[in-house]
Amino acid sequence: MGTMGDMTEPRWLTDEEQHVWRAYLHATTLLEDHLDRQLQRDAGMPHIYYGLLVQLSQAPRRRLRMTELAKSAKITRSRLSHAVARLEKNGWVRRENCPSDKRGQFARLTDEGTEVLRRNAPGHVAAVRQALFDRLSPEQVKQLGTIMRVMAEGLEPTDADADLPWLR
Amino acid sequence: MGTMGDMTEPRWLTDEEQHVWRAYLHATTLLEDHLDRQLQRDAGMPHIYYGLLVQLSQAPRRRLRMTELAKSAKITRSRLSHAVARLEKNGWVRRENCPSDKRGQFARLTDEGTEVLRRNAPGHVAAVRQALFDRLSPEQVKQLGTIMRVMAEGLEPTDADADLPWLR
DNA sequence: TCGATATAGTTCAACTTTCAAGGATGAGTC
DNA sequence: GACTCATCCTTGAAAGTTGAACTATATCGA
Repeated sequence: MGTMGDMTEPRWLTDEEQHVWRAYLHATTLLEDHLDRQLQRDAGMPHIYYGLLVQLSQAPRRRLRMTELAKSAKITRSRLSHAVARLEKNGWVRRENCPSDKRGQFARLTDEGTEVLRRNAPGHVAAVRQALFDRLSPEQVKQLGTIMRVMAEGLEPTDADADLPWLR
Repeated sequence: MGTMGDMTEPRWLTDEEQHVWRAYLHATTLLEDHLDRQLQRDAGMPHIYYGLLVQLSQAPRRRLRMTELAKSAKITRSRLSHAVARLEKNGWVRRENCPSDKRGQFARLTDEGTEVLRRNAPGHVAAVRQALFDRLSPEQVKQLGTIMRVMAEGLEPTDADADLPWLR
């Protein structure tokens, strides 16, 4: 239980760490904003919603259980419920009952949703390329991949977290 | 006008690029969620609000014009207005008129706000350290800094954007 | 079979963000 | 000064997110 509350002087960030941290916050928010605007403008939905459609498009039979989809998009089930309701209104997703588990729901990508994805994928890829991959050397792309995987490892929900419902 | 609409086959992402892109999305959302929860729990505000207080704490006389603050936090003025209203309710920020420009407002960090920051800085730094800097080699920290700066360069609002109000 | 507990998903209320106006002041030009 | 246009910030409504409460179904063990 000692994550806080000890009186030892914390290890502050070095100057370099501070600069890197600011650069990180700056770059990641710029990119997220950029992609959000690009997709909102061209596809009529924010980046995260687009991500949901992508997940569905890659799933067998273009459908996933709500909980699966929530996990792979790393959002809460609550948020997903709202999001799917909206996408359903757009006609891009449809809910289906799960025969084997009466509590369950599938979210299925409709043909219309598939079409939206097909139309917007090129623009989205172009945006990601232009912002990221076309600006980094192959070396740097590798480095970025490694670094991101290290970060994720440290943040991955562990089994311990499963006992802590308030973490989700 | 030619950002889209040409019929040439887009350059899709290579396998490696796809993996890196997913790792990026995964890691950055995990980290943002983690910091949001940590600060919401300990300080009673989300990460971005905490960032506003930090900016103010580092400004001369612990105050900034609204537009300056919005720029440095990279959020819209509208969003900032709402956010400051909330922080004002908490007693952590106070608005002050600008004598030299009657349209202007300062947001000033109150003593109470300073105290909240003092109390929560150690926990926040620890979270950032634990998630990032303590897991990366010095080499990787440098690489991350370089990569993030390259990204930001490509996304930085240019003079051209100034003509496009819908970009903000 | 019953009861306890866990899981799937939704809903509600509070809060936050976005988008489109809008009111006020400043700056440039005639 | 008066006109026009830009800038500063706020507002209100709609949309999105969060966290907790809730319904329904499933699962496990006695």
